[in-house]
Amino acid sequence: MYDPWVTTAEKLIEAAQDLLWERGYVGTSPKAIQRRSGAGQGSMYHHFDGKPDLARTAIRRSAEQMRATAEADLGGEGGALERVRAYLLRERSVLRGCRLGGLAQDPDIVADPELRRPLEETFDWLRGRLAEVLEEGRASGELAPALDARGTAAAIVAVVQGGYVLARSAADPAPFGQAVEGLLALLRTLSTAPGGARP
Amino acid sequence: MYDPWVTTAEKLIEAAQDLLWERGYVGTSPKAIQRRSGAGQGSMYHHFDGKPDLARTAIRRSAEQMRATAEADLGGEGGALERVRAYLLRERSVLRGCRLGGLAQDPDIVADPELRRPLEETFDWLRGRLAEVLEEGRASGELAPALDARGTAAAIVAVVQGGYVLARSAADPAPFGQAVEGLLALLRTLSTAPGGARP
DNA sequence: GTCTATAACGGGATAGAC
DNA sequence: GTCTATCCCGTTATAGAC
Repeated sequence: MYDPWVTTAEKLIEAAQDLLWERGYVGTSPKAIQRRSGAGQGSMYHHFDGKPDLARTAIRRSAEQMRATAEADLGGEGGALERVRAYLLRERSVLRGCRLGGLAQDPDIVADPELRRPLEETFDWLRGRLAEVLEEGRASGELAPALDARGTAAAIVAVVQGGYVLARSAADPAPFGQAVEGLLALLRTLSTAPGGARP
Repeated sequence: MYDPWVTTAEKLIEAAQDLLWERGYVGTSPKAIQRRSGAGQGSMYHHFDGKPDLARTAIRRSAEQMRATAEADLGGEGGALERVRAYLLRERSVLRGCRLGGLAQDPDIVADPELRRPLEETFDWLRGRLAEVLEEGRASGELAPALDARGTAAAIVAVVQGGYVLARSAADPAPFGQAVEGLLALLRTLSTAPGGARP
């Protein structure tokens, strides 16, 4: 378990990532980050300028990880609908919510461009990547010619983010699954394949 | 502007509603509520047991208002798709987010059943009400027979909640509109009417 | 009902020793 | 690089006067 290559700065970043996920930005104190990382007061202020600086680093890190996870599904094998399906049905810790999306609720995040930008960039990328996949499906004849790739992509990302909200409100992952199933049923109507014609 | 019928308790509740919307639960202090309402320290603790008690009252109030607003669109005139469309395209202060959905991110809200329950009940009601409307459309022949009313309803609510997340992340209402348009395009494929057959 | 005073505590950061 | 001490401020309340 002990890894000498995990530096103090690294431990601080990871602790900050976890706490930002669990408690948001306002709800995360420097003291709590120090406790969880095992680093002392002085260490934190040696490696980072303060709470916003450490948070910025942690959020950028989470954004990178989120892109990599999404790309693993969206860049995989299979048709467009199959990859979108893989993305939507991936195992998630639904009740924890989205590491990035949850921060969008925090006014201090939205107010500081340095903290907000990673969210904006990641969701822009995700919508763009989904639109690419859908567009590929349209070009190959798998999906209906009249498909609105960018709008559909935005709806897909929104269903995931909204699904988290519904699940946390209910303290139950079920509404997330129901929203995703409802979306998948709608997406099947875009398919030109025999079974997917209409509901 | 001065209304003698707006009691101190009422002013406290309204100030709490506003602040919970803007800053969330952790981000809202009793002192800030007192400042905004114009009530003193003593008044607040005379009318309410403390922050959780006042927040509970404020959240219940917001939940009532949210239901009434939704019902105004969903219980209106016209076909099923027309009413869903009215609900989705209603004017919203997108960048402020949802008064209730935003609170679902707060760990202290989710941890306290008294604070979380109004969220759960309201979203349950909303999904149920949308499912009813869609079911009516299916029964009347307006919508496709194979429609999954409950799943579709969950997806609709999720797109709205997720749309808020995307818009706040971008500090721009546009992604909300894009997600809604994408969803509406998908919903049109459910229509049995001439123009709505397929994308 | 409303006011002011007070208190215990945590947040966020700085200072300087080691 | 890391540690402890210290600081100022805001949070969340309680107490008691008016």
